[in-house]
Amino acid sequence: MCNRKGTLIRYGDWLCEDAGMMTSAAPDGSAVPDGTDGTDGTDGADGAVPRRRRDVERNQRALLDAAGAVFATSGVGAPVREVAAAAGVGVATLYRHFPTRSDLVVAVYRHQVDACAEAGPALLATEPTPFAATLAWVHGFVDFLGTKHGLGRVWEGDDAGFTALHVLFVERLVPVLDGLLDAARASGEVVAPVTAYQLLRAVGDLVAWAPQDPDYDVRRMVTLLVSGLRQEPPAP
Amino acid sequence: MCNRKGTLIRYGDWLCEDAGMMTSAAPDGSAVPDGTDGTDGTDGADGAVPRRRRDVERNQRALLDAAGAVFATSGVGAPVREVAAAAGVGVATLYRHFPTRSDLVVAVYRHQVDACAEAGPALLATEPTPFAATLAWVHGFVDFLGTKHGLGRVWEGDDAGFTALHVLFVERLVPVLDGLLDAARASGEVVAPVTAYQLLRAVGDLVAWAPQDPDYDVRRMVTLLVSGLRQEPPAP
DNA sequence: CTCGAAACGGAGCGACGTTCCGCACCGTAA
DNA sequence: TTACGGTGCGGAACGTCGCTCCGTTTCGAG
Repeated sequence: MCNRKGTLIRYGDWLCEDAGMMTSAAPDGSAVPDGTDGTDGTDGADGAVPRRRRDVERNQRALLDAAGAVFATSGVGAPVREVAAAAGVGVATLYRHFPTRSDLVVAVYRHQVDACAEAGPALLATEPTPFAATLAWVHGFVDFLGTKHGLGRVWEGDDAGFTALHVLFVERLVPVLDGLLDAARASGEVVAPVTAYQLLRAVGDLVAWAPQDPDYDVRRMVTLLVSGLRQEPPAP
Repeated sequence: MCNRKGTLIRYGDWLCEDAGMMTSAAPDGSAVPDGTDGTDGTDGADGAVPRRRRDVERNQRALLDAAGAVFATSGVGAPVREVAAAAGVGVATLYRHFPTRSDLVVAVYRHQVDACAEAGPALLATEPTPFAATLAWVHGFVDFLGTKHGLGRVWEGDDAGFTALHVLFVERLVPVLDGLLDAARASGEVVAPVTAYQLLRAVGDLVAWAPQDPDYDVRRMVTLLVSGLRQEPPAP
């Protein structure tokens, strides 16, 4: 928000609990592979790369755990200092692992986003119609976002929406929703000319800023939006 | 955003170009009438109140003009210092007239909101159907919000959505939209069980955070949302 | 054990919204 | 016209934010 460089930082798989190979973001924007341990099948051209330091891994894990806990209690908008303190490290360490606040959020929620993405094809198989599958998937997305109050600030980001969270959603979820929409369009249920990106963005805006007001039911508004897909848009 | 007291500040008619009577916000939340000139019909119990100082009025006007210009060029998220500098006054003067950033925004756009509100009944008379009137009115609202990029931060506010802008919208626009929706429901066009507040809030969220991305058309998404009003919501 | 590179911690930077306080100005009364 | 009292003013200052700089520590290979 302050004086960051304008480069689009590629987010990588910071947490390697599910994949050994990692890529870390260099400040100039080029993604370089981390020299992980030699157990995995990396091309051993230069096997002399030093082993990953143990404190690095420990701190990374501590940061992710702490961030998860802090975000769960204080909301996603919690200050980075708070996360760093909870992890028992300095802020510089946090920023060395996660170049941006948004990157930290992405790392914390990445596997949840993955689960959300993987639910798409499954729903297409189990739900009675493609439109029902689409609606169910969007509701799952809403439920996912709804538990993270204050996500809006991260979702919106600073300048043009080039947050890491935004990139993650576009890369991971837009294709899934696109498949659902295509199927629903093929079945004739969906007729409105709307792209998956537009719909996802709209749902995100709707949910990310929803108040915890009992008079306001986000799910209902999202349902309203998705229902609109079944109609030709009005004339103008 | 920083260390404001949690009191809900009542916004008053800061700019008296259309109404002489003014109320200013006291820090404890109680609205007290400003001692304006005795020309208007105030209860003259204490007519000895000193006349309003001329510099006060001049600065207020300068601030509003400057804020309008700055918001138009730098966006609504422009720093208060910038507005104060453009008006040629100190920040303290700005804060004396507008207790919060959000209050300044409200004061700048108040008459536009009024115009938006007044367009409601008119559209009901000119548009072919109440639903068409509703859609047209919502589109007008979108156009109004769309010109103010960066409004999201103000729209969202800090804690629970108790921004002055929020209060203004709820007090001024919700009744108007309610009338439109009632008419559209009476005509049978709108069947979805949605309140005016819910719809306005959803449209606001949709628009306030819309990117200037050419791939994303807010108007289309809002139309989608309003179109959903014509259908019974899907089962759950 | 030595040593150099990599990682660390926390002070520091710039920007933000908002408040404090000594001084200047305005309007009234003599 | 001048003196005066209080209201309004300006800008430095405060607390917080995301993020960076740099002297110091620590890891692990030789």
